[in-house]
Amino acid sequence: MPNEALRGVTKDQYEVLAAFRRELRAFLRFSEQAAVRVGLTPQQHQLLLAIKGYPGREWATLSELSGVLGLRHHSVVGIVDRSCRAGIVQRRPHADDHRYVEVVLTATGEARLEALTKAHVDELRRLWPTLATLQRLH
Amino acid sequence: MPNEALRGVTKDQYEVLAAFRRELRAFLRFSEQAAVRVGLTPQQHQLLLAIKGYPGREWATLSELSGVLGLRHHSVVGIVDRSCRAGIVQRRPHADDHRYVEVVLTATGEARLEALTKAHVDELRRLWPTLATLQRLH
DNA sequence: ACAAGAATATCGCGTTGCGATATAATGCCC
DNA sequence: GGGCATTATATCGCAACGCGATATTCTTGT
Repeated sequence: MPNEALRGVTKDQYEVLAAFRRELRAFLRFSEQAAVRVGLTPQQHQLLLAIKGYPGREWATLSELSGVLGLRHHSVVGIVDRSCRAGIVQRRPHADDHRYVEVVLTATGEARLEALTKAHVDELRRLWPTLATLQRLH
Repeated sequence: MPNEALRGVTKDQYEVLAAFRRELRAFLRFSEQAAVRVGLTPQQHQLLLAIKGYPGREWATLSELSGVLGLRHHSVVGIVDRSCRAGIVQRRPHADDHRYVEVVLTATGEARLEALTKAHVDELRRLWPTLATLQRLH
């Protein structure tokens, strides 16, 4: 049973991978600029998306967000604080268990995220062909 | 002619996008840790990949790297400096035009990048199904 | 009553890349 | 040959970001 990992890496694979990373950087740059353009920091944008895109729900707790965003708990607290002050999210006590806090979008948060998301969907459609070259890695 | 951008964003699209970003963060974390594990900074890894994956070549100039990496010229100078000191790349004068400097990998640079790249190819193969859900955006 | 989990809070720190700015070396073109 | 653009090098302080460490409060479950 020949181990794939022992084979050398082809020039083509290097090029595919490099192109992928380049495209990734371009996408992330686009995303950051798009966020700033609607008056959000990139972090706030990711917060809104993580909440609104939470599977099956429209809210999330701080711990859940910490997991999804890959940040420490108290880093998320700071981001949520600033986002509350910016009026794009709200804290809301969990009905049953008062240890939890539910974070939800406000109307203006929804509006800004929707605009951003439209732009991102367009950009990702544009980007998809390039991203799909990753299949060349088999 | 109905404009797509005027339609609302569906919950499904939010979820797809959020999952994509989450996967992206996970991949970038994986990549950073993999780089550190072989004794490179994430920046050095990206430098090596950008050079070795440069279309049709095995070297690149500082300006080219600045373009590919999306960094300012003098930021790249710093990264290349540290990478030279780390023994993973070398500066080499361009044959014709001495304004240019060609940056190439050393043997140890090659070795480390190859190990890293194998890990990344595996990880991306593992990741591909999730990434491919982006097609749901049509 | 007590342990565990969740959120809040505060401190300084390290990394990263930038803007601004200057200098030097080289090649191009009139 | 002289001016000009391009490329690379160099140095400065700065701002953003998230972390580690640490402590406190509130709630739940047993």
